[in-house]
Order: sequence, then C-alpha cells, then structure tokens
Amino acid sequence: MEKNNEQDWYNFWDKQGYFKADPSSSKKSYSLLMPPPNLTGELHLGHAMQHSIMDAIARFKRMQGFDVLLLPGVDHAGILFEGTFNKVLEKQGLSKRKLGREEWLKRAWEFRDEIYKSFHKTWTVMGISADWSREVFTFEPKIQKAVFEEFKRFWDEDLLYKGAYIVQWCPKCGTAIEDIEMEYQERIGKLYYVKYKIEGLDEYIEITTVRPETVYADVGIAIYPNHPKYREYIGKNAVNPLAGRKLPIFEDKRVDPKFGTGALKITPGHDLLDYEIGKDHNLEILHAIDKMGKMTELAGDLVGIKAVEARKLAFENLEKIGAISKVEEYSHSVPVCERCKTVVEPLISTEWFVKTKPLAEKALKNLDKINFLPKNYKKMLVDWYKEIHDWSISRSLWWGHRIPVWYCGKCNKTHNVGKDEGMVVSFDRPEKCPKCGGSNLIQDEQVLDTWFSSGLWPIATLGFPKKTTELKRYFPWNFEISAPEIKYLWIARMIMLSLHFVNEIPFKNMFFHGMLRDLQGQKFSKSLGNGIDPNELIKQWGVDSVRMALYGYSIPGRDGKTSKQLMSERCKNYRNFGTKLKNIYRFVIELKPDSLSSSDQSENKDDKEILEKLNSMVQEATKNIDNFSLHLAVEAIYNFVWHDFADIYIEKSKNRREEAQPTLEKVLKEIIIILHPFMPFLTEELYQKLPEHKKSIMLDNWPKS
RNA sequence: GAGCCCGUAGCUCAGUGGUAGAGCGUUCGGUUCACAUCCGAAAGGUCGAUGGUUCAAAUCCAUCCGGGCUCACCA
Repeated sequence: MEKNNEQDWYNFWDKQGYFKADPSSSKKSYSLLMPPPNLTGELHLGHAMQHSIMDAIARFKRMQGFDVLLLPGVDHAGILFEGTFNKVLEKQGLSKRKLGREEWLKRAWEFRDEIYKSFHKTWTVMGISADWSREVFTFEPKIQKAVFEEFKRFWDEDLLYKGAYIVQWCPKCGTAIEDIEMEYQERIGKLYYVKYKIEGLDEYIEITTVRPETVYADVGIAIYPNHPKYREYIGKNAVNPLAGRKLPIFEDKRVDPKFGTGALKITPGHDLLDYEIGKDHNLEILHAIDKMGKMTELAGDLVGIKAVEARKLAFENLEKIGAISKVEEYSHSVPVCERCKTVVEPLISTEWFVKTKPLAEKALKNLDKINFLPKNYKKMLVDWYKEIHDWSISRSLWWGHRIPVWYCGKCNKTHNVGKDEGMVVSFDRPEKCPKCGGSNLIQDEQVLDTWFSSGLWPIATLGFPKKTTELKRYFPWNFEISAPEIKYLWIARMIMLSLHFVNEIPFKNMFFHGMLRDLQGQKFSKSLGNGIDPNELIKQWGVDSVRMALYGYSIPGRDGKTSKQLMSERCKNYRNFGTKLKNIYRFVIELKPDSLSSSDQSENKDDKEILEKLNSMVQEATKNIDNFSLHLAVEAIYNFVWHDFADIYIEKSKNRREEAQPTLEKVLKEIIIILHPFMPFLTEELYQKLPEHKKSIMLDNWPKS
C-alpha cells in the first residue's frame, strides 16, 4: 500500500469507511459531537485545536474497540453570517434591499457552498476522522423539520408567547438581540445634570443622565423612598424641559440613593429599568429613537438625526433654556452588539419569547449528571439558570429558520397571537384560516435565533423528532467540547432543550477548552489582525506537528498565550520528534542485521526495564486520555519515546543488537500505535512498513496495560 | 459591586501534600553515529506577599498585592 502523501492516507481511510459509525455493531458505542463552526469563513487555530482534541479521542476509542461516532456539521450562524454576507454584497454594490428576499437567499446559499469547500479542505488536511455520511448543516431541510417540531411543541405546551417588550436592539443589524449577545465597552462620556421644574413652583428636581437625547421620551420622575430633599414633591408633577409634558413624581425603591441626585428620570421606551418602573406606575411608553437609531418626531427639530449625534444637540437645547446645571466627565460601560460592535439601543419591539423558567429548573435538577471540565464551570451555569430571563427567539433577519406562524390576511391583519385568532402554527402554508376560512395566509416575517436551532444540535443531528436507532444508541453524547464564550448561548440551551424534548442530558462529558490569545493576552480576532492561520503552520511543519503542538494547549479552562513564532517553535519541536520517530523506525526495521535469530523471551535487564517502562507509560497515557488530559498523555509518550527509548535503550542495544531486536520491534510497534490518535499520518505511514501489520493502523488495537 | 481563574526558570507553560519540571533560549563539550541533526553536561527559581494547618505546603486555609474572565438595571 504505497501512499505518497497525507491526503492519500486520508482518502484511503475514508474510502475504507473507517470513519463511519455502525449503529448495528455489537461493539459498545462512543459518541462525540463536533461543535459546528459558524458559517463565516476560514477555520482558525481554536477550531483546529477543538477538532484535534475530538479526533484524538475518537481515534483512541476506536482502537479500544468502540463503535465511534464523531458527528460533524456546520452552523448557519444567522446574524453573524448575514453580517458577513452583506459586507460581501456591499463590495459588489449590492444589498439586501436591492436583491429582495428570494434572490438574496439564493445567493446566500451559493456563498455558503464556497465556505463549505474551505471547511472541508481544512478538515481533511487535519485528518479529522468524522463520519461525513452523517454531516449536518443547521439550516438544511431535515433540521428545519426538527426546529419546527421544537417550535410547535413549545407552542402547544404554552411555553411560547409573542409580545411588545423592551428588548436590546442593534440598529446596525436591524434586529433584537439577547443580553448574552452583547458585550460592554468602557467609554468616557459625560454625565449631565438636568433641572426639571416642578409644576406651579419655582423649584427644581435635579437629575443626572448620560443620555440627554432621551429626555424627549421622559414620562415620569422616580425618587428613592424618603428622599430628604425631594419627598415633598411626591404626587406633584414636574415639567419635561424639552417636551413640556407633565411628569408625575413618585417613589420607587429601585432608585439607587447613592447614585447621582437620588432622582431618576423615567424613559420606559429606552431603558430596561425605566421600563419596569414605568410599567408598575402605569406610565406611557414613548420613543424618541426609532429602530434605525434615528430621532423620531417626538424630538422636534432633531427628527431624523442619528441618536448618537442628537446627544450633543439635545444637550444644547437644554442648555439654551437653562436646564443644565452641571456636566461631568464620566466613565461607564456601554453595551454594544458583540457581532458588529454598534451601541445597542433598548427599545420596545414585538418579539417572540420562550418561557425558560421550567426549562431552567429541569436543567438545574440534572446538571450533576454532566461531568464538566473544568469543574467550576458548572457553578457558572447554575447561577445563570437561577437568574434566567425569558428567551427572545425572534430576529429580524433573512438567514434563519422562518417563524412557522401564519396570520390570516383577512381576520388577523395585526398579527395577533392566540388560539382563537386567525393564526396557525404550520410548517407549510395552511390552506385556510381556521377562524374565517379565508385563504390568504401570510407567514411571520421574522426568523428564529440561531441558538434556537443550535440548541437542538445534540438531538437534531440524530434524527429528532423521530425516535431513531441512532438517538437510542449514541445519545447522550459521551463527549462534547466548546469554547467557554458560548456556554450560555449554546451549552446551557442544549442542556435545557435536550432535557425538555427527550428527557435526557445531552452529553456526559463537557470539555471547555481555553482560549488561545496573543502574547498581550488579547483574543485572536479578525479586527485586531492578530490571528494565526493554521493552514500556514500545517504547510510549514506538517499536520501531525501542528496537532501535537495544539495538544499542549488543550487543558480545560486554561487560556494559552501564543504567537506565530511560539507556535512555530512548538511545531518545529514536534516536527523534530516526528523525525526522531522516523529514525527510530529506520534503525529498528530498515537497518536491522540480516543474521537475526529472533527470540521473544529475554532475560536481559535492559529489555525488561524498557518493557516495564513502556507498560507504565501506556498506563499513564491511557489514564490521561480517559481523563481528557491530552497534554499529559502526549508528554508521557514524548518523554518515553525520545529519552527512555531512543537516548538510553537504543544506544545500549547497539552492543547486543541481535538479542535486543525483538524488544526493539515490540516497543516500536507499540509507540507507533499509541501515537496514532495524536499523529495520525506519520504513524500510519510507518505502521504500513512494519514487518507485520493490519490493513491500517486504524484497525489495530490500543495496547492493554 | 458579586463570583471564578491565574501569578512557578529569560519566554511559553506543566506539576496541586512527600528531595522544584518540560519545550524554546543561554553556556560548555562531543558528533563521518538511526538522527532534514543529534547526544552529553551546565547555568538559571526564597514556586506573587504575609500568616496559619501539617512530621512535611508551589500544592490545603486566611488575608493582601498584581493580571484575566464571567455575571449585574448603576441612571
């Protein structure tokens, strides 16, 4: 079996079907669920690490005699993909609006195909032994059915509702997003002290705000209970300095006495806390800023101006009428959309929500069944579940699962939701309205949050909602891996949804790897341009070396600082290790004396010692892989091969070569096998040249210790 | 503001109760040897600080300092 390069070996394995799981097998199963990378472009070093880890465990388990399923796939990544794709269109002078939904979607799918090609290339180059016959894309028809089932069941169980609530709105992406899709940036801003005149008196309440442009939508003033200075105004009205509107003054314990003047202007349309307070005091909700991030008619002369620019103008308007008493420099954190970094605008929008309390409670009860690595991550999830908010699942995008709700164009023009309204939950267009019999049914315009489908990943990949043999055999997954940054968005959701829909935890072992960072400790990102391209490293040092280098970083929950140079040094080190292995092979097999009278039994002290060391190394490596401490397994093997075997034993064996030959061959074969999960290509190449071997190293057995 | 993690050799990091470790770097020596080099040796660390538990602490506990992450409605 002559193969010229790594790609040939990969094709050989693939063609032989070694990557395929076999549900009808009598072997015990072991299942690993690949986290689907986002459909946005190249795979980066973090993906390379994730996939190397999964592949090592998969290959290890196969050699231990398990029927292994390593299931691959890709996530359609709604908001993220849509942003990326729209940028591509922009460069071509096109846009969503110009193309229209249908044409835009057609082109989006074509763009998807391009990205797919690049993903698959990287996976095959890396030697990932996934069962490609079971590959899943989160937006493919099969998954659309599963997601529909998810939605339908939630609806039937009364866990879904639609309503106008205050949401985090990204004006750039043009959609509502969730708290956990935001991040905070420290900004220096200004804190404005604004005077609100008391109606009928020549007295004022002073209020601090960082957003004077929202004054136009102020509808009340809250002070903390028993405010020494302002409590006499309770029940009176203040006057909105910009809008002239009357503002009722009342107490509310949610106002922080320690902050500012102890009085808070209430703008329910543009602030979460104000929304809550406003609701409890029956205040009107007004909008000074619209969904495009521009000022509304409410802002008078500022109408149409971007909110960010309106801030200064609103301040000037206030100053002109003498309503500003003081301005301070102020440093605070500003919420931005984690995808596009635009400042998020809280506003009222009609969205769909999932009631998450019952789901979270069930998750909490079952969390102990999952082995988290590192352990302390469990606590973070516990805390999150305990304080969970309802999940806003609708997004005003095109790239995603369309909300499977149809409204009657005749009797439900306002798109009301309810069982006795002209509304149907259906995958396909319903023929007629259940209420009036009309045939003009219109589908909800919005799509579902990406994580609404990704959360179903552990079961949708195995055929949910059908009760498949795969679901029975491979679920719960033995192993799942993820970057920690999506633990709430994704991991927490998978746990809730799996428990809800199939009544089981989704995975038994949950491995959170660390984040690779640059030497300053910053994340690798496109915008910083500090990324390291795994393909470049592979080209220079070979896949096996890159994989080995990455296992050094595969410690649960531990971030690793690195750079192109440091990665290269590590890779070079393992490239040299590969060379060492080749030379060991050359010495033991190619250059062996002709006149060998081999014997298996040796009473020689050196032979006994190396075999003992081999045995304890195998034990250690096996234990460490079982514990998912790949870095320790790799270290143990590395030290044994290079130092115990090559430097010491082989050197000594040169004086008694013939006698040592059986031991040399035995140790060589075993280290090649034990290295296979980590260095799949080189080990197969050498394995094939051993005097006795199976058709592939993938079919050989992990040494028992 | 709360929680979690980290602080070990010049650099990047393992090690988490029993005589301080690896890779790279540095210095010295060897190498027509299985070695796209390799081998041998050396230098280099009060394991962030202080206190405690213990026969024994880098490791456990407390406090503090420094760095990071996560969460939170601070106007």
